[in-house]
Amino acid sequence: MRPAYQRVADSLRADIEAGRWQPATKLPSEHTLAQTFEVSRTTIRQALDVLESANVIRRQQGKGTFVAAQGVSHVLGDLKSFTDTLRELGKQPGIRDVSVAIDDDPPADATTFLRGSRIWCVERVRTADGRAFCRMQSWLPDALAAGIAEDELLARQSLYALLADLSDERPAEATEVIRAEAASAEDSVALGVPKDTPLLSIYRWTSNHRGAPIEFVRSASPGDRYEYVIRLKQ
Amino acid sequence: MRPAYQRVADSLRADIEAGRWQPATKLPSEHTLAQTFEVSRTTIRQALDVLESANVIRRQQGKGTFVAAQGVSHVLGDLKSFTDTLRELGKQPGIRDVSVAIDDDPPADATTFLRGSRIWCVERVRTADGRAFCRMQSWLPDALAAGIAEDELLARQSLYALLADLSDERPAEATEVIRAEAASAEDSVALGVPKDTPLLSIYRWTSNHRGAPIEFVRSASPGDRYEYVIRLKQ
DNA sequence: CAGTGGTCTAGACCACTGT
DNA sequence: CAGTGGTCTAGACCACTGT
Repeated sequence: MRPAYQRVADSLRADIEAGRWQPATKLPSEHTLAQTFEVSRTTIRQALDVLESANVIRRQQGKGTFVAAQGVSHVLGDLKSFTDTLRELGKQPGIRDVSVAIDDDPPADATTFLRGSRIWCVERVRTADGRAFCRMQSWLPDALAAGIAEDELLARQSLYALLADLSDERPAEATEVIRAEAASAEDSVALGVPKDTPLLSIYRWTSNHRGAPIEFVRSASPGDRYEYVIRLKQ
Repeated sequence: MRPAYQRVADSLRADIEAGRWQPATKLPSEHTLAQTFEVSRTTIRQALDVLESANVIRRQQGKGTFVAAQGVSHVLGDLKSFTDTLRELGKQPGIRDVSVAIDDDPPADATTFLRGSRIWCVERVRTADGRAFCRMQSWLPDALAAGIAEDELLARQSLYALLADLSDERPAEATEVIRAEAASAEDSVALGVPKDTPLLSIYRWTSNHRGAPIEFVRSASPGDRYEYVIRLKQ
């Protein structure tokens, strides 16, 4: 039996995600929700805490609780896979249009980083609740890519998990560069958006604990479907 | 009067940061802490929630609450000003189109974060080697903004440096959200780019060491003139 | 088994908002 | 003023851990 506050949070989240409550809509007050769900106000507040930290709602003292603008956020802080991040946000992660192939003409950054070996490209389109939100291209060295089968990627969804099994390679260090770009013709087909739509593109160079390259990645997402969150501390 | 749970959290945090409790040390149980601080267990749990989400402690059901490793893993990047960042890149930082005024209709995020007081907006366009690359809008609470004069901002260039002098307010914590957006009409005038050009927009919520809000900022830069670099380590 | 954190109740009063 | 979310109390029982 799941705790009551989680069932309340799930129920509210489902209503919001199904569009029964639109962004900026005011939710019923905590007292009203307590009566509706037949639990104490404390339990309602626990449920709302969950939704607030997932950026599903926003609370304003004296005014009320409102449905937040929706979007997927990537919370930085460790080297988490997209799959993990999405699950934490309560979205159903999916994947489609997988291809694994030798890339005879990889981008210059990939060639430089992966140093000479034959280069493979793993391409995937990531979905959240069935909707495309990220075109992901990973360039890998020959040694790592050889064991990757397309159907496994579809089933497993996490490239990092697969690499860990295949070769004991774990990402230990990465540099990311974030840019705003206009969608190319290929991007627009993969993501189903008009050409030149603003995309948030993240380029990532990932190495193992010995500093050897694991992959060079480009992830491109439409600006209205993805945002990137960073917490900084001095 | 600050709420009791915040005072408890501050007290525990101070003990940990002063090294009186080393990493991996087990804290007194919640029941014991409630007696020590003479508050209810609920209030202790609120305080521990704060410290847990700040990664200061970790809780394990059935075992106890432990001081977290104070390592690098969650401290990613630092709170550097644009001026510092540009200088490191060997560009000549500049500033133009400064305005400081009360904002009667600030964005909802600013209102929520700065909580109620009259809100000021400091707007600037940042240049690198004379070329506009960033439109920066900072929303500040009344108490902080009152002392800011436009000519000082032009001369000093760093809002953080100015705030530190005026009020001893230093940024200690921030959350950033990065999005790709299409340039609005105002953006296109400020930056000299066509409307709907892809912009990299960074929203930042900055607090001092007591968690009080200092500013909410939006920085918007054309995708071809700015990129954001992050180094991650596990 | 005792001790821990996790969940939950049924209240109370406070701070803030808008009428 | 009424209505909202924010804080707080003093309990209770549950789930998990280690002896």
